[in-house]
Amino acid sequence: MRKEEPARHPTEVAIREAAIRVFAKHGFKAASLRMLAKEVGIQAPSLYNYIKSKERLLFDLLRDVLVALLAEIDAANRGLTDPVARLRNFVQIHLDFHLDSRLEVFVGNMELRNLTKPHYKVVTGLRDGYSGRLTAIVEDGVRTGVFEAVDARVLTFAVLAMLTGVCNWYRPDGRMSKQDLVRIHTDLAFKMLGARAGLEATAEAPGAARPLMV
Amino acid sequence: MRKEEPARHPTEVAIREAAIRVFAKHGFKAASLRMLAKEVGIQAPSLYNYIKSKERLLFDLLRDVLVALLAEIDAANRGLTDPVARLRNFVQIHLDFHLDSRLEVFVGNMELRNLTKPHYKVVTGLRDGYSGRLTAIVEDGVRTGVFEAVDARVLTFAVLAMLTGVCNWYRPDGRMSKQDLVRIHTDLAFKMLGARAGLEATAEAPGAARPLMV
Amino acid sequence: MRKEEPARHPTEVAIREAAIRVFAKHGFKAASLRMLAKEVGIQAPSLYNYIKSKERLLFDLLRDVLVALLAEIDAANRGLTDPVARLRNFVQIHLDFHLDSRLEVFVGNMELRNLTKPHYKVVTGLRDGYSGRLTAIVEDGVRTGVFEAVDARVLTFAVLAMLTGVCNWYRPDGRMSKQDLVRIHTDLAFKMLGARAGLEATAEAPGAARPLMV
Amino acid sequence: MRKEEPARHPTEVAIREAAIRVFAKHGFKAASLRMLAKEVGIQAPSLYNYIKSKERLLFDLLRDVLVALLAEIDAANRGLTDPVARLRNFVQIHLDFHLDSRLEVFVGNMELRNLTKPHYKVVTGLRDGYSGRLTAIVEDGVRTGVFEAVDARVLTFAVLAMLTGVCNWYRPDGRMSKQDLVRIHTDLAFKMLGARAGLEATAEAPGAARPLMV
DNA sequence: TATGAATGAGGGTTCATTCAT
DNA sequence: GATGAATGAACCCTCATTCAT
Repeated sequence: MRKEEPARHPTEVAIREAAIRVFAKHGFKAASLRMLAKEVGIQAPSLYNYIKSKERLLFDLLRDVLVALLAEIDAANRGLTDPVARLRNFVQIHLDFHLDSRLEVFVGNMELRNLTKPHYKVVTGLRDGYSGRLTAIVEDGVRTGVFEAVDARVLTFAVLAMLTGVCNWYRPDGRMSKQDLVRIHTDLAFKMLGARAGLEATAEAPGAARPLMV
Repeated sequence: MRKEEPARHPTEVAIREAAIRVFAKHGFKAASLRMLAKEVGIQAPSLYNYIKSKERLLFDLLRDVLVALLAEIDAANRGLTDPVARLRNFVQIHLDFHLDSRLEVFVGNMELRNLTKPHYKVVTGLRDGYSGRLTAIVEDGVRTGVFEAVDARVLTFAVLAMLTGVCNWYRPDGRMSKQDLVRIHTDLAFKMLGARAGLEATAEAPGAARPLMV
Repeated sequence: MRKEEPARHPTEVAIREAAIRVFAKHGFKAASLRMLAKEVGIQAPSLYNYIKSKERLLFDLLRDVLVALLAEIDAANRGLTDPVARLRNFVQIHLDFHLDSRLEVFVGNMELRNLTKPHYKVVTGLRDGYSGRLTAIVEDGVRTGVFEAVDARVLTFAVLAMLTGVCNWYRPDGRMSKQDLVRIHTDLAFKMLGARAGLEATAEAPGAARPLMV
Repeated sequence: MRKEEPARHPTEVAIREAAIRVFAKHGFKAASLRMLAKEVGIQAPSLYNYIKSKERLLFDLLRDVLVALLAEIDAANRGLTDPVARLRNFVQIHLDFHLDSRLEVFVGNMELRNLTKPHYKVVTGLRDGYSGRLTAIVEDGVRTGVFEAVDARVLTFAVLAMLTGVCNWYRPDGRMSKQDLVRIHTDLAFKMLGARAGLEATAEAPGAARPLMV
């Protein structure tokens, strides 16, 4: 849905979607392959025509979601240097992605523990790469003076935690639209960074208006 | 440890402490009572002299940690009306508590899913009560004009997510001391709320200086 | 390979050869059809174009190997009456066959248990027929006085066990050649039977010199 | 029954005895723990109060039987140097042990493949130690001239194969008694080794008459 | 209080086999 | 003839929990 993948068998797609739902609802350990299979409408052993193992399925899901997220961020900020514009894009994409893929993100945050060591390293490597994108934005902004002098790592974590936290309560049919939330949290991020510019233009910045996701 | 409890058998205390460690390390479902018992130095069936069930043990832990946290917040802010002072106390206590009890908080955030429905409601009720304390502070501040006009619920979640996120990376032997983090995040919280006062005095507020936990 | 068979599809031949290897290496129960198919270079369900079932494949292999062995013995001793010459042929053929077809023999000795009752009876019937050939030689030799008076059944088992045991340690690239082993064990067999003649001529008997297998 | 072991729980003894029967009848792979448990009269998971794993159970059985056999051989030949007496003891003990423990020996010969590598090495090490006892006897006999000049390794395998083969057909209620078989096969072994002495006294040698097993 | 023994439920996974394509 | 997909049966094993001692 979000990126061009090696054409997948419909059953595989169904399994992956069901896995996200089932893992999100019960947790990876508590979710049984029998439950997953029933959700898909097949028998449990048939899952093995599409997955190598339960853990490998989790790994594939977590890796793919991070790869897709990184690809979006990098596509949006390719060629950009202005920290303000890049931060605006980051917040927009982070929230859009996280709110559209709330279950995937939830599973990704909860189930890292259940990966094997090598898979764990891959996923945390991607995750660190992602947070590194934000850290670079913050550092550039501090260096060029558009942000206050702050600890870039601490601010990275603070902004990321704030943004990701929205997943925990956002409901698509709720009081706030996604665009409301993007606006509010872009403001908050700039405030946290003591941005000396860009705040006034938050409501509708042309750079953030173009379609960022396919 | 944190509040006056019905005098507990030493083994029960050991079980609860070990449970936090084991649940935090492996997750509630993946942690077996055998592992817990071994951590305590007894056989698994002996646990049942102190706990009613695995799920009930989890509930007790989760409820008690929230009760303790609420008690601290309420004790600190009892009689106070100034939103600025109350927010300062809230940030201080939240961070102190969360960083001192990182494992408890981690388990509390991860394992809600594994509670039975009634227990789940109790714990989320306490949790909502806790976030309600912050919402009230924000609302009071907005009403009295010391904070910008913001959406109190959204800001509550944003501040809480930011503060709680510190647990995910703070290490006691790391670069930043707890007091550093309290100062930084108090600043951030005030900035997020557009506080018109209080920012200058963040470094050392008398009300927040007394020991908050036993 | 060893006898004229109903012209077999090359894939069927490959399956039978692979089955011997796989069954010998892992045992019949532990060897899966997937493994067998991979060894052949096809997918598991394709095996069923050539075999009726896994058990039936085992039966065919076990029966065919015994039929071939019996055919060789009977061809070599057809028309012969002298127990000494017949014993010499028996030892030569038994060892040649067993050492050339070590895997087949190994499987035949190990996997009888995994045959269905009817198939089991067929194979053990052939096996008993084979040992019966040796018993007849011993009995004839005792009757005609060229062998000591011995219990023919016990000696049959003793000689067969000794001969077959060579399979367990013989290696084609080892210290002893097949012909060395034939000579040594022919000697041993004659000694066990208290043969009053024939011992001196063991080294090269014309009757045993012709090629016994195709 | 055969040696002093660390006092075992009756259920453990029952499991080990049943395992020998079930493994002998169906083969290790084909024998399920459910079958074993039913044979013992408990539920399958209860087996794990006494065994660590199915493979470990097999290992324990195979190791213990070899350790017991080695202990008997060494006890009988302790202090003896005469190759003739030692061979007589060896044949006697080997046959007594193998015929009394036919199922254990059968499992031991069939299921080596199903051990893990480390366990496999332990058991084959013990087995090689056992065959080494016979090789030493043969070598000593050849050196002192009481046996013909033979290849000690080949003769070791030949004698062992012959002796062990008796397990395949001996029935306690059959035509031949164990003592008959010991006499016959002692004769055969001496003949195979071209023994220049000792043959006449086979029937009842004092050295072999004393009780060899507990 | 502590535990050895037991168990029903269920875990992930492999298997031989079938069948439509 | 070949195979992708599917499946019922069964595998070994772990689990939380009970209970007599």
